Amino acid sequence: MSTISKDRLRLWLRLLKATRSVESALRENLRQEFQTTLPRFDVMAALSRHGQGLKMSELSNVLKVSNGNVTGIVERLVEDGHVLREKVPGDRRASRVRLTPDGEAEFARQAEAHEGWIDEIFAAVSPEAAQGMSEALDAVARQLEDKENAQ
Amino acid sequence: MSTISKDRLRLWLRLLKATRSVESALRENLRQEFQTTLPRFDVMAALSRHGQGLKMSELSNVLKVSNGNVTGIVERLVEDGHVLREKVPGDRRASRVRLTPDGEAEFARQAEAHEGWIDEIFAAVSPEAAQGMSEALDAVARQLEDKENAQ
DNA sequence: GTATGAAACTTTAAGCTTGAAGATTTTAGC
DNA sequence: GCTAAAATCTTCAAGCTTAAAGTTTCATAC
Repeated sequence: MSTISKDRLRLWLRLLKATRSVESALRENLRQEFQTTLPRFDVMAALSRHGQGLKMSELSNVLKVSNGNVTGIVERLVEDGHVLREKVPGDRRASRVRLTPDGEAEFARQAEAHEGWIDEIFAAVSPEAAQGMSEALDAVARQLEDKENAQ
Repeated sequence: MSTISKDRLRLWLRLLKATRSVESALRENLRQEFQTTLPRFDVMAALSRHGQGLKMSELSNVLKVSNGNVTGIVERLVEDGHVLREKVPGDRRASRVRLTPDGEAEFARQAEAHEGWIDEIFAAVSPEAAQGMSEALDAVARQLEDKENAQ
């Protein structure tokens, strides 16, 4: 294989390593400061951006995870009282999931801390580097979308 | 919070999304073409880079995952015949893990395909964008290392 | 040499994740 | 209306992941 393909491989490995490190730091912070997990946070973040709630299938679409996965996480969030399930009028298969007032309040605290953590971690990234990274990520995302749609 | 911190948050969310998409594509390819998983591939890649083998603790260090995690994955790779465990002379607690000849051959095939997949996915990333991304990732990694060491 | 603590590893409990199979309900074609 | 296909969701089996607790072995200090 060519040198350029080795470079791409190296870039991917660095990308992977950095992302995992950030995720790992967030995971630990969420656990220690809020006794919660990254998947729970992700679900609540999605619901927070959609105040009117999301159906299970919409949720798994937004988060890019499997259907069965969301079932379990929402189940636990309901037990915690952070989330509730409503019936969807006119479709007895579906259910809509929303944050409870309690869940909104809790998520607001978590989101603020989360933004602070990210701010610190990315503080040393220059605007130029951020710009380059954005472009690169776009190119990658586009490539994968195209392939997805081609299937 | 400031605009700049929102920008950083946005950058992180894009980074996360792109990484997950790539991982998801790799996972699917590995499953369909080699009936294996990403964690197994990661372990074999680490062992391939260290021909003389790695101790369990070294392996979990390199991969940045927990000890118990590696135990399970190696167990399954041993069952597959791709990996073997040797005794470490002079230390009856430790064991050294290595690829079998069979494992080396299998990994060679997987690695070649893997490089091709990455090559495609990252094809549209310009050298400038790649450069910017590298810098950004370095900055992030450094920040996290510093914090790690400060604890 | 013996106790104490550290190191290497495994086990366990809980939760996350996926793909596939199953149950129920809705939609569309006839 | 009836049937077949599709959609929505849950359940299941297998595997991944972590933190914490446990086991065995080694190193150190006395």
